[in-house]
Order: sequence, then C-alpha cells, then structure tokens
Amino acid sequence: MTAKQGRLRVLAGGKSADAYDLSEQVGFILRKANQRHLAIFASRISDLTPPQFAALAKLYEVGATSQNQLGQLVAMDAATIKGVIDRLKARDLVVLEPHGRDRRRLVVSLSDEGRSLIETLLPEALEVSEETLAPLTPRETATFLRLLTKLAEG
Amino acid sequence: MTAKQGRLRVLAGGKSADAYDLSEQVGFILRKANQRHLAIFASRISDLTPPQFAALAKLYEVGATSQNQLGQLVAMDAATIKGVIDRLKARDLVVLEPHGRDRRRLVVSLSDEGRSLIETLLPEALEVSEETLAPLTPRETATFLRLLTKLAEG
DNA sequence: AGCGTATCATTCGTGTACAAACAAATTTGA
DNA sequence: TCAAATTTGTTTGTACACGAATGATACGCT
Repeated sequence: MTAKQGRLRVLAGGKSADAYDLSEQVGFILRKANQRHLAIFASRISDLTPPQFAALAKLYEVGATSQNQLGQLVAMDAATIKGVIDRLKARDLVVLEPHGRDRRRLVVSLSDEGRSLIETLLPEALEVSEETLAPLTPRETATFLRLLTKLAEG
Repeated sequence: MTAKQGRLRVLAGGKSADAYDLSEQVGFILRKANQRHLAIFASRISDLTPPQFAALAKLYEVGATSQNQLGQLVAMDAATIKGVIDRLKARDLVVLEPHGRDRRRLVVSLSDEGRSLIETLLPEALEVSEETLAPLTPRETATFLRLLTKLAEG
C-alpha cells in the first residue's frame, strides 16, 4: 500500500545510491539523545532549565563576567543568553552591575541565593550525567565522550 | 582573583568528590554537537528546518498518516508536530484530509510539490550527515552511531 | 446501552535558539 | 586625530519543544 510511494532504491553492489533512513541519520539520533537527557535533567532538577543551570554553574566557576562573554562560555548567542539571564535576574539568582571602564558592558555575577542554589544542585547535576550515560559501560562512556567531543568541536 | 569563589574540590586519591566541569558534562557537549549539526544542515538546506525535513522525509517513507502518529515517528509531541505541519501546510507541501472512519483524526500526506521537494533534498541530507560526521574516521563513526543510538534509546 | 477510559487534535504558557537589524561605546588604523 | 571597524547589549521575528488543560470522538467492558 505504501510501496508505490517513497520507495528508496539500494544498488545491488553494496553502497546505496540514495537510500535514506531518517532514523539512521546522526542529526535525528542526536536530537533524540538530547531529548532523553533533557527529560532526565528535568526529573532531577526541576528548579532550573539546563541552559539556566549552565549559566549559573559557569558563573560559579569563573566569577563575574560580561553577558556576552558568559554566553560564549556556555555556547549561547547574545540573544539567547540575554533571555536566560533575564529569567535568572527575575529570580534574584544573579546580580547585574555596570562595568567601570567600559560603559557598554554589564557585569553578571551570582547573588548569595544563586551561589547557594548552585552549590546545592551541583551533586544532582553529576547524577544527571551519570543517569544519562547509564546505558553505556564505563569503557563505552569514555569512548563516547571522546568521539562526541570531537564531533561537537568539528 | 576567581579562586575565592567557585573552587571545586578534588580529592587526593583519584576520584573527585564534587568536581564539576560543565564542559565535560554529556548534556553540554550533546547540545554543542547538536548546534554544529544544525549549522551544517542550515548551510546546505535552507529551504526547510530539520524538523520540517524530518516530517516530510517520514511522510515520503510511510505515506499518509495521522498527525499524532507522524509525530511519534519523528519523535515530536503533539503540540510540536502540529506547529511543524501547520508551517508545511502553509507552503502547500502537505495535504490534510479528514479520516474516513475516525472523525478525530486528520490524515497528512505529501502534496506533489512536497514530494518533489523531498526527492530533491534527500541527496543533500545524506551529505549533511556526512559532513557532520566528517571529524570522525569511518571506524569511529560506526562506533559513535552505535553508542549514540544506545544512549538515545535508554 | 451506557459508562469510564483512552486517543486525537488544539490551545496556552514558558523557555530556548538563532538571524537580522540597531544604538551606543570603544578600539583600530590610516 | 578622527573616521571606520568592532564589540556589547537590545529588540524583533520565526521556529522548535514540552507540560498542562480542553473538547470531541472512539473504544472496552459490563
């Protein structure tokens, strides 16, 4: 019934000419892996979204920085990091101050509340990573992370 | 200067107690890998977004289906697939018809235009996958896809 | 037949993501 | 030195992504 449309031809001699199976494409599987991870994250850390957590964790790591710089550190563009910071700011988890010498800049840093929240959450976050990687053996995990990093960095 | 805040303690004897390096967490690297893939996709296929492409490709593969069912096939929830289909419908790439026996359902199928578009784009999509995987050797690619699939499926 | 449950589509609200266009401030370089 | 290029932050518009709620319809079971 469905044979008439969408038949994908595979050549006899090994390599396929135009065989395309969506569910075998990297992008598609990558999206699904991400979905699974997000679900695990949400089930353990309902207080923050992953991008919000990433921003706080990075601030905790590097201290005060400008908005854009923080964005680069957590791989978000200017428009995206702004939204994330706005929401953190609205919850008083971060503090914004003007930069002394450069009047374009806005320096972001953790509030006391933000610091104590991230300190509470860090152990949970490690468990999120563990649970995400649970389907793999330790050996596979090491291999996977190495290859994934290679892929992410191009 | 930043040493006072955010210091992460690592125990002497090997395993870290609460060391947390954001850039080593699966979720973070997964997000970056996704970003790189999306950029590659956009540079080669500017006509459609990846979700739109996935929906069309799946329709091409399986023929007419209900909205929700298509959503399941491409791993999108009901609200998401609806938006995607709305946009495809607005460009006349898909056709919507009521289902005969079940008046709740809306049957989606490719329009002629949609079919010819997806046929044109399929070879490009294979190259998107190739370029995404280019940082890995063929051997690494095979390993990576196997592990990624394991991870995505839990 | 009828009642509870499940499914399908839709809507609303929130939160990423990114391109593009912009203003203000700073840096560069001729 | 002073105009050009760059950086920083902001806004707008489009497109996912998902939880939760809703209404209509279908189905299972007694």
